[in-house]
Amino acid sequence: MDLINIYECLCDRTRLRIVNLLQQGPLCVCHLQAVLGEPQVKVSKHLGYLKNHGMVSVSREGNWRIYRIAAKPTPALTANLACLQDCATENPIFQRDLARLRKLDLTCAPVAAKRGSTKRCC
Amino acid sequence: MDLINIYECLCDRTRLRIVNLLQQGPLCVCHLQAVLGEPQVKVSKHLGYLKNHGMVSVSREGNWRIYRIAAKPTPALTANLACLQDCATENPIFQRDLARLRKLDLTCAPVAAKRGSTKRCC
DNA sequence: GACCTATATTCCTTCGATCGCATACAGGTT
DNA sequence: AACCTGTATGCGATCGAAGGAATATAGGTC
Repeated sequence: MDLINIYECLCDRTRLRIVNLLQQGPLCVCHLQAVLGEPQVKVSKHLGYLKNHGMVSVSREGNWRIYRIAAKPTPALTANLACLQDCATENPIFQRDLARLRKLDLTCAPVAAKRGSTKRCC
Repeated sequence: MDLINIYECLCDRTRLRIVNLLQQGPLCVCHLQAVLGEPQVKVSKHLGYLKNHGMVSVSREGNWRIYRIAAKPTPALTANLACLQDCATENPIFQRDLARLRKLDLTCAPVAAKRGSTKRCC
């Protein structure tokens, strides 16, 4: 990922919130949806955008897609993600999102998937 | 300047190159034009964009407008500009721009304006 | 196989960003 | 005042991005 690509990924509010959340670790789409409070189609499209531009990757876990920050970030990406994480501590929206994330029942996917047996995720 | 604003300013190649150049110090429009090799209207508009979004400020020096990075950057801006400068060292386009900048006759504006007497800038 | 859940995709609309041309404007020079 | 230089702005065209509704897909459960 080169610089322009990175900034293009981060210049949308929804994507920025997604990346902020993914910095805490992998998440399935419905958890992101729940935290963001945005419609499924919107979240899915922005995740697709981030994936196509190399900022995140996906894996499958039964019915869920687990998104995470790209495994081999370029130096520029590493630097910018670190910078973002720094800046996020001062940002009320980001902090609210992180608080919501903590309140979610994370025994859901992908953890629950490993246990089998959960019918519904979110 | 909040994060989104910063990323919006930086997500265009021309603006990114401008900001990279301005990190070296104030510059007049025609110098930017010369280094970037872009039409006047394009440079001027992107400078206007950066100004309206609070990333740069302008001053007048005779016939020239001198642009510089905003005087009182927010913490987020400071962090991102530092990050950008780091990343710029690995970027061939940025390095080429900086090389071109060094080759310019900087006895022009605003230096020349202080001396008076120069008819043409670029 | 019928149905549910999680997610992606298609189609369409809307909106904003970028660009170039032409022109305006402001200060300096003659 | 006429003219030049440096820079901004208005207008119109184009292009892509974002959003939503509806639909498709794929795996799981009964």
